[in-house]
Amino acid sequence: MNTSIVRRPKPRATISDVARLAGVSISTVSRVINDTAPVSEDVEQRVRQAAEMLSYTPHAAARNLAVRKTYMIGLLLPELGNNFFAPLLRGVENAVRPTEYQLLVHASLRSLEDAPWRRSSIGEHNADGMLVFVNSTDEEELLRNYQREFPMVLLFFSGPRSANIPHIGFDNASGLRQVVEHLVTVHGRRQIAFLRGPVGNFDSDEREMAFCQTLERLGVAWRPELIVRGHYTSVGGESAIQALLDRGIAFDAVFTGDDEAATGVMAALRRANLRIPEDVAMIGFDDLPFAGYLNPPLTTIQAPVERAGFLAATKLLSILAGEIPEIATRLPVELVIRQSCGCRR
Amino acid sequence: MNTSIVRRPKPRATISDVARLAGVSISTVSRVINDTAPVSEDVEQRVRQAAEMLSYTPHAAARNLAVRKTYMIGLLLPELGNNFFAPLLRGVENAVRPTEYQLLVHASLRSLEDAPWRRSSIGEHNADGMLVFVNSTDEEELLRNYQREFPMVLLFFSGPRSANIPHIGFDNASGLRQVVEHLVTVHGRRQIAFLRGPVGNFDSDEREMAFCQTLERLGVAWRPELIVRGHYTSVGGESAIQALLDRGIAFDAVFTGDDEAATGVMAALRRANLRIPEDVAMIGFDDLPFAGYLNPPLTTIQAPVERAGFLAATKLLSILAGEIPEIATRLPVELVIRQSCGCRR
DNA sequence: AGAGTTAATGAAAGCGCTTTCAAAAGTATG
DNA sequence: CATACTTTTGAAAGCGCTTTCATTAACTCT
Repeated sequence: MNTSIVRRPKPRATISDVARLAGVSISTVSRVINDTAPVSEDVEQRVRQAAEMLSYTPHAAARNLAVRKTYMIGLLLPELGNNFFAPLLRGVENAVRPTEYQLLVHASLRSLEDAPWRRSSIGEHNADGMLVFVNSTDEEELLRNYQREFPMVLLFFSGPRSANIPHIGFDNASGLRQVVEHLVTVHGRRQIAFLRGPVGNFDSDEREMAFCQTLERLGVAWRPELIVRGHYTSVGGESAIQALLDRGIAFDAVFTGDDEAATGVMAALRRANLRIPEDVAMIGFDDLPFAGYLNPPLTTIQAPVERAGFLAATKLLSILAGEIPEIATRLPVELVIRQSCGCRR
Repeated sequence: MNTSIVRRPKPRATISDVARLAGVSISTVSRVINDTAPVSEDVEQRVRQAAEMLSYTPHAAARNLAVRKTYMIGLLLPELGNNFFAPLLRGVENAVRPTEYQLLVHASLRSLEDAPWRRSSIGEHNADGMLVFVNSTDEEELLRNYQREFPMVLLFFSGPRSANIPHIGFDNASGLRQVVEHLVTVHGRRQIAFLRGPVGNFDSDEREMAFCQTLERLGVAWRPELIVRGHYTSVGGESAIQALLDRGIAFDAVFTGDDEAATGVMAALRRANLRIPEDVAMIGFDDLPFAGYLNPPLTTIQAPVERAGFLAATKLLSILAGEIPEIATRLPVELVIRQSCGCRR
């Protein structure tokens, strides 16, 4: 194997090369490239031609250094596993594309061995602002960046109380209200299992609270043993429900924190010979693309993930443009009724 | 609304600030930060302390400019819609994380209004190398970058014949062979509809070829009207099959280019009161997470998407390290037999 | 025709860092 | 104690660009 023969790509044309070829100064080249000052007709032509011939493209780092901007937006995520991610990123991209900014994605299962100054590079240096997904960083760093007035928008959590950082999330309370009311009022279920996400997940916490409150409001007692922890994954859902089944805890409905977990729950229930929705009704969250194709088609809360991504990026862009946006945005969610809850077509 | 009061974040500490505070020169600071030359014990201490106090972090653009490297890997994708994307990106990230590189994601439904020098910035300037997803750019640009010896790895296509750029893809031929043989040999199907992806999609073209060849080898005539075009989406699959149905073209099996389309096909078949697999057997491609939870569970080709992402990134990193990797890598795929093909548990 | 403007251009500084080169300080050697 | 090395440090150049400021050229008016 041919190790470490460092083969640098051919040197690129610089602004000086263009200037020389066009017979002008580099200032002039800069001006025609950026259209920052009037330049005479023929000089402009010459410069453009020279640039074309050398297939010149400005060197980003140099430009960034000079203007003290990176034209980059950081996107900080925990691991990129879930299906949530595709529509979210799509939304972000759609907002960013028409601008001069680019997207720097950073999945941050932060390795602790990293040098401290390397770890958070995205937040502090390689970007002009950043979009922070829930659970992708700690409060301390968030606070540090906040104090430096580093532009940020938070996704699906609101950040430290003391900070007041703009954020975007779903209206979890309303969603839960819809779910619980539907299950209790329409289908008469009273023993609803709630398969929540991991501890510390902001949305999950909110939902759990709303779950219990709505139940109480409807005069149904909620039982702690029916609130179980999953992983927002298929196997997570499967094993959580299996555990409930094994412990002999009765329930007549299950609400899962996301659709992916719902597939696992379905598998577990089927294995236990429980019919959906007759024996146990099911409702999911997210309305992922396949939800309607499950068996039975999954009733679920539709959450506008792509829109959330789009709005978050838009918000950040507006901050970068010097505007002062609203701090909190809650996106409405809506119950999509299919058949897993017991409704007929 | 408070428009365009440009509020720059507070100025950060620079290397000179640290140097001043520590009472040394900036060269020395640079040396301790990067550990590029021996520095006496106490000076090192002083510098580290000063850096800590000012919470100094080097400015990436400046460093990049000086070392003529961006430490960034570009990832060029078409739109980020599909579910394919999450595992792919996960693989890429896993390969990139332990290194000093970062990931610059660029979804390139290139808008034609962009200035020509802006359009391709990722390829030429903001990254040290790039991962190019199929259909995310045109041959011309690929060739330009190739001639400049810009490090690239192609994902799921092999690029222009003349270029010889390293690439990673699936072993489509083998996959198709498995599918067709299974359908023909095990289940005796002879009228297999092939729902392929968009025209110009490299994988789709390869698969179509293998599809026809295998059929011929098995002595089954293939009919052009059974090869239909979809979109790698659920609705795309649905309408394609619906069209077949409407035109009264008979088939006893359908192979879809991906699992997402398969969900649509299932819907269309069900609507036509055709039973799966009795009336028409089905096989998908990709083995997306939900495939096993469809009704009936989908027999499909499992493609190691995450691994492909990981390997592609690894390959690019090795190029950046000066090694010369293999040009072509084909990842094996495997038929996962569930029930939509007609097999029993 | 000369003074006063205006438009187009270039020279040069500076963005924050790395890195080469030389100087200074310390150590070993004859 | 002078000489020859080492080791540690600083000065300064340069990476490729933007931008300010000064200069020159070209007009416009009286």
